[in-house]
Amino acid sequence: MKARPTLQDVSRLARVSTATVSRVLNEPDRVRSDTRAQVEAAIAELGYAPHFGARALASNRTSTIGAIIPTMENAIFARGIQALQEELAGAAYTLLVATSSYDADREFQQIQSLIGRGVDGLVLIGEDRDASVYQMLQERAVPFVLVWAWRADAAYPSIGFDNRASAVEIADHVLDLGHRRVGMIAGLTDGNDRARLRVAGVRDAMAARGMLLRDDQLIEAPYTMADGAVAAHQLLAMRDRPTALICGNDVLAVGALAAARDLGLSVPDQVSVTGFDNIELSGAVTPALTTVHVPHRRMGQTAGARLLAHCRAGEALTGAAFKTHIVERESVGPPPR
Amino acid sequence: MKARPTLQDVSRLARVSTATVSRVLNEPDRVRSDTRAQVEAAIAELGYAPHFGARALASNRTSTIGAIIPTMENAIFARGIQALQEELAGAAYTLLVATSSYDADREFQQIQSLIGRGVDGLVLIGEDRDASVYQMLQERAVPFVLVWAWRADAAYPSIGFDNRASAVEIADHVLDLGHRRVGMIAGLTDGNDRARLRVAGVRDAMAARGMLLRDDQLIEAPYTMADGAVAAHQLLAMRDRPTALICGNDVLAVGALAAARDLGLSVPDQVSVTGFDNIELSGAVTPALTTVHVPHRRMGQTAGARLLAHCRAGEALTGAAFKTHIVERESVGPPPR
DNA sequence: AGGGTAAATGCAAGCGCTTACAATTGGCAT
DNA sequence: ATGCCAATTGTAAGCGCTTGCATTTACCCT
Repeated sequence: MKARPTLQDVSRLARVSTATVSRVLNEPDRVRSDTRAQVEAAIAELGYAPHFGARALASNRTSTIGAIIPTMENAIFARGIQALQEELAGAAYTLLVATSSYDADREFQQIQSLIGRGVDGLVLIGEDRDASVYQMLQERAVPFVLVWAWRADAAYPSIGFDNRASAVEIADHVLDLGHRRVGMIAGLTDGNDRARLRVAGVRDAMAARGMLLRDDQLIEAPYTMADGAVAAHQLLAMRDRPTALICGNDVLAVGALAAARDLGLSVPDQVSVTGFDNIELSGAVTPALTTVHVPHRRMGQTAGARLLAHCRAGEALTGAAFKTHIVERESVGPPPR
Repeated sequence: MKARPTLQDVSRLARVSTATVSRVLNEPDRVRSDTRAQVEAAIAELGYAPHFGARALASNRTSTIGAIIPTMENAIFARGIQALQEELAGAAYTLLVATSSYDADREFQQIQSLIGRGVDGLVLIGEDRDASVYQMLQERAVPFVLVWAWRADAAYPSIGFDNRASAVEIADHVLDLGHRRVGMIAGLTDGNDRARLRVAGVRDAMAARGMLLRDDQLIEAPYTMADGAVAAHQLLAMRDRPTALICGNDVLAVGALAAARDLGLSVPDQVSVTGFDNIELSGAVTPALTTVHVPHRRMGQTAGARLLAHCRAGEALTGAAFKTHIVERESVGPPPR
């Protein structure tokens, strides 16, 4: 077990000062090419790799961006994270991904942990979080952007789309077809603005037609197919069975599809089902899911680009609004009869 | 912009030495409870969080385990990673996840980067990698385990299952039903032992029956549904059309399902399709996929447990073999006629 | 050759934390 | 009270790297 070589070992081998070695690593053109070659040879011979912690400590920067997503269990955030990572990699920045399991406390811990790790910036999902969190972020002067959220009057740089407006759109789509009895399976809205605003959007669309989403027509469910199926069962067992199920996300919608199949109900003939997010899964199920496409990759990429511009060029962090659009597939049709 | 509070700030506020603060953070019972309370109050008041790099530098450990997976784009590794993370969290260890995009060089970079970050251990997927990588790992004395792989004569601690044997099993399942014309859609086998061994297993099963997998009956495809669909189209267009498509993983299998639907072929009546991995998706598609269930969570959990035992108790790293089993769903039936 | 300037390199002071070791304190038996 | 031991707490030396400043070197002009 050889000890890990240090900058000093390298400097000794190359017969230069540690400062020079450090320069070779960080600003190569500030050292003469023959010294540089010498140093590089020593580095190679020793298999030297800088100690990240020491560097972070000394320089107070890490070339690292942190992102905290609710979960990795399903593909919701995967594409966006991938795009973010690609964007950062292009600038030799590293992405640290942590998960909160949709838990506010856990998210806070992870934020702390990432700050402790010295991230130069943070990407957070959505905007619902305790004011104290934002306060801490600002006191610590940690640059951050919010993704998957956007409002005209957002208090923080948000890169995303208008969840509420998009929900109105998909609800309109359903309502325009003539559906009058609808049920909604929403994600857990507590501390989750995406879920909350999507419900609000559906309510808006219904209200615009003088309709109302009754309490028993709305079920909140955790983020799994099984929970979506349970909720759908419950909704579809009602005396005035809904002719359309509007789901807060694709995973729940796929669960709803399964429930309909269990009950022998044909989709979309007897009941229509809509999703939200357009994850890969949605196109693979039968019937393929009509859903709202959200700009996964563009959000990730833009978040990365903005953060980089801020960290390297000092540009102010600003938000960005993207559009969503409905992807019409096979799970929606006019109401029966 | 307040500067980040340091241990010293806390010690000052609490009127104790920095050593004491450090102790309440690391070995709470070594400090008297009233001093501890005092320090904790100061920590809370300042919103202090330790500087990770400084700690790593001073203590030479990070309580961090790194994992490098090929991709986050699909759910293949998600469950295992989640389980790993949970296991580690229980011991106050942090998981750093990096992705290699199925690229050996990129994986090597990521290993370097994680080592530079001072991870106490590493979790790697599969065993196919350059000897120099293993050599480096050993020179640096970085503890690591391999998951998703297992062989009786494995050179390194492997926690997984026998891909080849499992492939034999699923192939037998298909062959036992009477299929004689089979096609295989494999993942890219280059540098990917899982994909390679699964092909080998299918060949074994066929050989045991005096059959042979012809070159034109085997197509390798990248890890996407679309690629699976393309490959399936090609296979199903052959004059002696296969009656069964054995796929190297579920994503490809779902693509194959879509291709069959495109071609108006009923699954499993006209063509059977099998998957491998049993990701959540497999149960949601229609027809539901018959596939090989692999112990995602147990692998992740065990990998974490072994690494922890090694880091904390010095236990030697050993491998573990798990069993897979076939999940019979709806995509496999006897050959037509 | 001498002088001046810019480029290249070295010096050394930390960055925030852990930890061996030293100093102090408290409790208890004598 | 006195003495002793164990429990607490403090002191201070780094951990490996970056970086402002000082020093040396190289090069060009006169």
